[in-house]
Amino acid sequence: MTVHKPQILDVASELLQKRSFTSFSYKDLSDSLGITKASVHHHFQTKEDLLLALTERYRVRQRTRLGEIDEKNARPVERLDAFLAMMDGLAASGDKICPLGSLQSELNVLPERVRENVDALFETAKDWLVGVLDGGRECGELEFEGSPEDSAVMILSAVQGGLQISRARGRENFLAVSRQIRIAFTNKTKG
Amino acid sequence: MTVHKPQILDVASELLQKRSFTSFSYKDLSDSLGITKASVHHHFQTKEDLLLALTERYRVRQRTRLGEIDEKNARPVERLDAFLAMMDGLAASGDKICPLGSLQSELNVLPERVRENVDALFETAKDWLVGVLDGGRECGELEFEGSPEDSAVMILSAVQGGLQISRARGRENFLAVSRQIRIAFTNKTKG
DNA sequence: GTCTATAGCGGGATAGAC
DNA sequence: GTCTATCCCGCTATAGAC
Repeated sequence: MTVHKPQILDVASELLQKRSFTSFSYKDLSDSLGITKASVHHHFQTKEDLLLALTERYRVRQRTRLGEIDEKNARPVERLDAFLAMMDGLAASGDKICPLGSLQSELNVLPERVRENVDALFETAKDWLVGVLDGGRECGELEFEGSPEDSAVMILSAVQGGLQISRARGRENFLAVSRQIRIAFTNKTKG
Repeated sequence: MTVHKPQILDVASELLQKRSFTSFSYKDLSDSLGITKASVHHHFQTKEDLLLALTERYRVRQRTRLGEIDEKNARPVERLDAFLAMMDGLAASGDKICPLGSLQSELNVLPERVRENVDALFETAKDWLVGVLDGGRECGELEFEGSPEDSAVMILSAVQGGLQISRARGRENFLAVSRQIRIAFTNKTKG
């Protein structure tokens, strides 16, 4: 069987979300792919190379997915819901956490260039959320106190932590976080 | 120099919060303590033993600290503030995250008995927060929609994720989370 | 409680044939 | 693109002397 880079990244991504950067090995990859360690090294010489490629693919997919959310949902409140639904997909998986959360929790052991991609992932998510919140407040659909920046950081923190807690204690924990976010940012003056 | 278990646990705790369970070694401990690896093994034969002792000490300290918060602060809103201030101490450290967050993000690679202690840590924190929120709602000092259980999970998620983001991107991120929590749960009908 | 020494394994990584 | 074979290192853990 012949294996290509995207397949290796698929397995690496799963291992990163289920375990952690430090705790998965070339042997884990090669076992799962049905090839040898040496073959994996042929595609990604070092673990840094592998993580660099993986985080760059995360960046591309992040842009794609946020773009799709914007395309399919015109209203800010729908965009926020779509974002939460996307993250709930991870909670529903049962044993995966947010890749960004996995990477950030091991930040001090990551190669520096990987860290830069991790930073960029967070920044992009934050900027997008700030846009959603800003737009929502402007059109009166979302209502919240404090700055959109603070609010975006709050939401991302809750989602990242919520997914970790959900894996440990069950999906209902992420659903609780989701409900609370919706409550906290949804217009209370209905009718 | 003669070293005792608590000192080893101090170093282990620091390494757990700065790095991760998988990525610190007996050599890290022995270097930091000025003794050999074999000497560390004398105190904690296996890494599981070490983590077990560490998480049990976390449980004791958690009870102590939450108890102290209750002693020193009669009002629910003060208790919530004291809790957030305590967690901000980690954000202020610059390179430490919440131990519970570090452990939960590597949950799938932890020995099972350690996982039980991790569960207990979360449950205790949640129960305590539910009590604070319940009491605060009752006396009108805290005001929030949704169940106290959902709210407690939300707060713990935001704190855990917020500390990870803070380490990566700066303390102002945890302060933002802190502000937003205060806003979301504080009585808005002032005067 | 500390040490030296070592076992035994698994990690990342490379060389070179097919 | 895959393989076998191998290097070297660091890890967890143990034995036994002081």
